[in-house]
Amino acid sequence: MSSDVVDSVDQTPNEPGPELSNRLGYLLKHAQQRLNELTAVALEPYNLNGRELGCLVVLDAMGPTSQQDAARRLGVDRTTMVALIDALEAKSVVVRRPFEEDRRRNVVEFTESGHELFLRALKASDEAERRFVSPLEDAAAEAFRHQLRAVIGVDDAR
Amino acid sequence: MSSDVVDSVDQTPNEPGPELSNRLGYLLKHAQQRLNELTAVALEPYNLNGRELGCLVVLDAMGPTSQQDAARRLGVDRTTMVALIDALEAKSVVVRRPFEEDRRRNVVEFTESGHELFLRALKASDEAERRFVSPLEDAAAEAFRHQLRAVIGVDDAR
DNA sequence: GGTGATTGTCAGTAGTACTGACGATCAGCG
DNA sequence: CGCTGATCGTCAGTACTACTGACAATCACC
Repeated sequence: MSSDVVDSVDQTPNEPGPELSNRLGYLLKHAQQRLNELTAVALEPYNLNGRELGCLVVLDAMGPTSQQDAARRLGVDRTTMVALIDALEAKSVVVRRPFEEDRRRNVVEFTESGHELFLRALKASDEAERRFVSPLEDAAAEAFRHQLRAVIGVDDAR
Repeated sequence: MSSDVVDSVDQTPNEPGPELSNRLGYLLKHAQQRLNELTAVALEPYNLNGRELGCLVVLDAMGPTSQQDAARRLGVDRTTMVALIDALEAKSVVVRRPFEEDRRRNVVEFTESGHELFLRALKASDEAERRFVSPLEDAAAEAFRHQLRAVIGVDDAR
């Protein structure tokens, strides 16, 4: 049968279509993609990426920590953490220090300039997040965070 | 009592910590990860993955289409679409048909059994999505979708 | 002192998605 | 008609991420 092919000359580069914009997989993927782009732009002056900043956030919250503890907290594999710390150490943001009380471990801690860089990058990243949720009202943005926490099973202060 | 060590054989005390559970990058990444897991389990009997199902959703909504049109609609690169269609064709879910009116193009369309498989897999995927948002009230789940559409710049239009 | 577990590391692998190039094809213009 | 530029599908190469499995070093326990 002759095909009713839509040879639409539409030049719209990215038109999701109504059926896709209801699929959570599509929505989540593209939301993350968009946030990643915004974050990458914001962090570019600091020579960091989003994953590295997340790692730094954990290190900052925990204080000097073993790689494994930080990895668990971040929710990544310990082998993934190795390369992450490698990169951060190469940029002189953190240092590995031998841990005398348990010599299997490294203690990972900020350098002085590294922590300063972290604080500035964090501010830029927060600004990117704000831009990301800017289409939402403040209450909706807060609800959005709350719902994300709920679906990944993080106990919220409720 | 939540901070104490779980004394079972549990090996993954995935404790995000308050500093991380406020970062959208972390939340989005793990939300997507969790949905992917649920979807993968749901689609496993159908020998499909989430990306392939998304592609099929587009094909179903557009009817027989060129690869490039479908790729645009899906929001992926046209080179990415090649491998996607390759896999789906290898599973006899879709077929490439030469398009006489423009011989540069392929027309991609469902096989008979492929469309039937798609409908069943879609149902399973929807069930996985429902499980994903099950921690939310119905109204919150709907709001969640709306907010996702808003932040990726898709007009809700209803 | 010996056994089993933990830590950091590395190699290998898999999935995803991009760029750049290529042939084939189409459309427009002289 | 032939030439030129653009488009489509394809492929090779690359990059990034994150995993498994193995390893040496170290610790904890008995």
